[in-house]
Amino acid sequence: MKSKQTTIKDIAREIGVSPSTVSRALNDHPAINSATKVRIKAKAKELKYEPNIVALSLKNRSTKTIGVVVPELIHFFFSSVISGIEEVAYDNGYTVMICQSKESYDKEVKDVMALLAHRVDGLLISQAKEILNNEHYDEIQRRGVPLVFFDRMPSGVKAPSIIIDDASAAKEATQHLIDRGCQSIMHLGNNLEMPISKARVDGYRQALLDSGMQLDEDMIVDCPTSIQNDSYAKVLSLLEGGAKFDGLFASNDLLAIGAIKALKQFGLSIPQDVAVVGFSNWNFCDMVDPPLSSVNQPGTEMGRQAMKRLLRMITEDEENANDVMMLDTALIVRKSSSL
Amino acid sequence: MKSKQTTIKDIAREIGVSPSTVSRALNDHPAINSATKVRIKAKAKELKYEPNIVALSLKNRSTKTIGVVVPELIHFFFSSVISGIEEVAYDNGYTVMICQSKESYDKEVKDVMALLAHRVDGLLISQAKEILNNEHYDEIQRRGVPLVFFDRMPSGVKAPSIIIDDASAAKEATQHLIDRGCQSIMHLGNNLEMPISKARVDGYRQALLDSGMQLDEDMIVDCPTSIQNDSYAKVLSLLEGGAKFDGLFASNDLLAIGAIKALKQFGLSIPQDVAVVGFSNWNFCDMVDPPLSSVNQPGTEMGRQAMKRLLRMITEDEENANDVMMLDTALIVRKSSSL
DNA sequence: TTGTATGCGTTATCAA
DNA sequence: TTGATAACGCATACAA
Repeated sequence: MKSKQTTIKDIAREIGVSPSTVSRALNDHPAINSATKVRIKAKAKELKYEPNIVALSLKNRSTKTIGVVVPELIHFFFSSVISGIEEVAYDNGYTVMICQSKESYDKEVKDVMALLAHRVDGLLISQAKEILNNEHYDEIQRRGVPLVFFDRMPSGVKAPSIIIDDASAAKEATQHLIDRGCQSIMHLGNNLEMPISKARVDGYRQALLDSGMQLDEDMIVDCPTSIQNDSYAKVLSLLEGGAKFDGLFASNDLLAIGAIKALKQFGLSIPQDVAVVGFSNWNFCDMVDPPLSSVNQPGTEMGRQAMKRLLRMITEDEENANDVMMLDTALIVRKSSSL
Repeated sequence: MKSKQTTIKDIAREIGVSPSTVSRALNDHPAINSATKVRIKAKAKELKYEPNIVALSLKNRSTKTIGVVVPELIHFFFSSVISGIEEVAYDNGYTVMICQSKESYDKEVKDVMALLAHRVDGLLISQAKEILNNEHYDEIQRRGVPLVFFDRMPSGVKAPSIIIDDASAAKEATQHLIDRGCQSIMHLGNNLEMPISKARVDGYRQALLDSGMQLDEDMIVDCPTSIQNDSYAKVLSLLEGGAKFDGLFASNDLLAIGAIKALKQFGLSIPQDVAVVGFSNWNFCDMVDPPLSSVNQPGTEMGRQAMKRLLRMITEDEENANDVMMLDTALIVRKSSSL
């Protein structure tokens, strides 16, 4: 089956030279007769020769492949990140192997081990929600494989990361609601165990404090599943329980949309009665009704930067560092929070 | 850097046996002393040995890797397909290498060649919108690499495909509008050059014919970019030009959403004045206002079936076939087309 | 300028 | 039961 792939030997045999001569010709080695070089190249093209990357990888001890582990591919944000990663990777002669942890710790470990077995030259990871320990990250580093985290980084691992400033982005979003005149702002968190969720809560808190507003812990609601049904149910029951608020900052867009559904159903109008802001700026934000204000995360740029940082580690063979690059977010204001 | 990866030789040296003995122990070869086997396995675990898949691939002439080329990862449908592919691949000991053609012919060719250079054991492809020729597909087959298409298949290539019945799905959607009482139905196509788009137009036509309705070619509008802005602009200008219709079937959800925006802006209400149905059942269909009726494409299942079909080709080493598996779609009726 | 030998990590074959 | 050898495809140090 696989026998139809042309090798360097096939060319050598046809032309009547040794395989090493062919190798030299194909790689434009200086020490080679230009006439034979031309003949060899012509024959290579004729036979549609393509170097066997597997053999090259073995020889060079480098696969020119990097491994990526994301929580979920269907999330618009993560697919954007991947586009950025691929862009830079391809430009530098690397290919990308993508795995989805599906937010599971076990899957993440399995993915990492598989990527390691494939001898990827580096790893780009965004941590799953389910966090048990950091042993697999340690193992990556023990093997001397470069590692960079993006968006969701663990604590206690000495590796570079590219993230956004979740706290300040959340603060900006909350401040926007305050500026708009909101007196009582609810926050819908997603899985408050996660570092990035905590950071967003902190930002929310800080904005309230800075404006001298009351901080009511009951106004911070966790929706662990991140599905809009979750926030829909929670918000509806809160409203039915008599909760009053005129602003809502959700730590992701799906939660915001679930909440909007509940608010509408309860007879409230948006943004007049309640102004709403989401997080991530998913592609559907301007399709929903009303269009949803949201914090834009620069996914593609994050992917580019993460890949660039990884390349530096690979090529410069540098010591483990743990620098953190924070990318700018931008609050995109739409009708859900402005008239 | 890469030197920290344990090899079979390291274990051999530490234990004082030959590499072949280690290999046998690790692979549970029958001809081996069980005592040394235990010692070797213990040492392997201690040293966190992991077989070098690159070396194995070279030896076995099989990478246990399959290549996937999709038009765009950010499309909900394609990410679903990939989940299905990965699921079956992993269960069978394969890993997956994903490329995005970004709808470009050149990129698709580059991706295919890169995957081929990586010596993937098989290829799963969904064709880009931009179609120039089939040479790269021929090259795949010339090399004896198994190939299966999914969703978007080319014509004239002898390879199996897993698709949906676009014509009958489109017919069902159109019929639904007719049943609902629509007298004049517009169709928004996406890039009518594409086979699947043509099939959807055919289905639309067939439904009208079967119901004895008038077929007005002006009611078939191409929106090549598939972006909602495109359909928004087109529909708005049609309305302003005096076009009348009370039903709209769009060949993808984005187009439907753009159209809805135009309709609303023109003061029409949905579904009272115009009933709308989309295609693909993106995750945002129940988030928009009104929730969008749409044809559900079984993405994950398509991925599973495509991967299964490919596995059969790989393991059974069968002749090139060109069987087509059609997966069932289901029209999901929401408020945009029902009261 | 070209050919030969060697090794990357692994396993199958043959010999011991 | 174990070890030595060769081979997968390629690049390179060395010899010619």
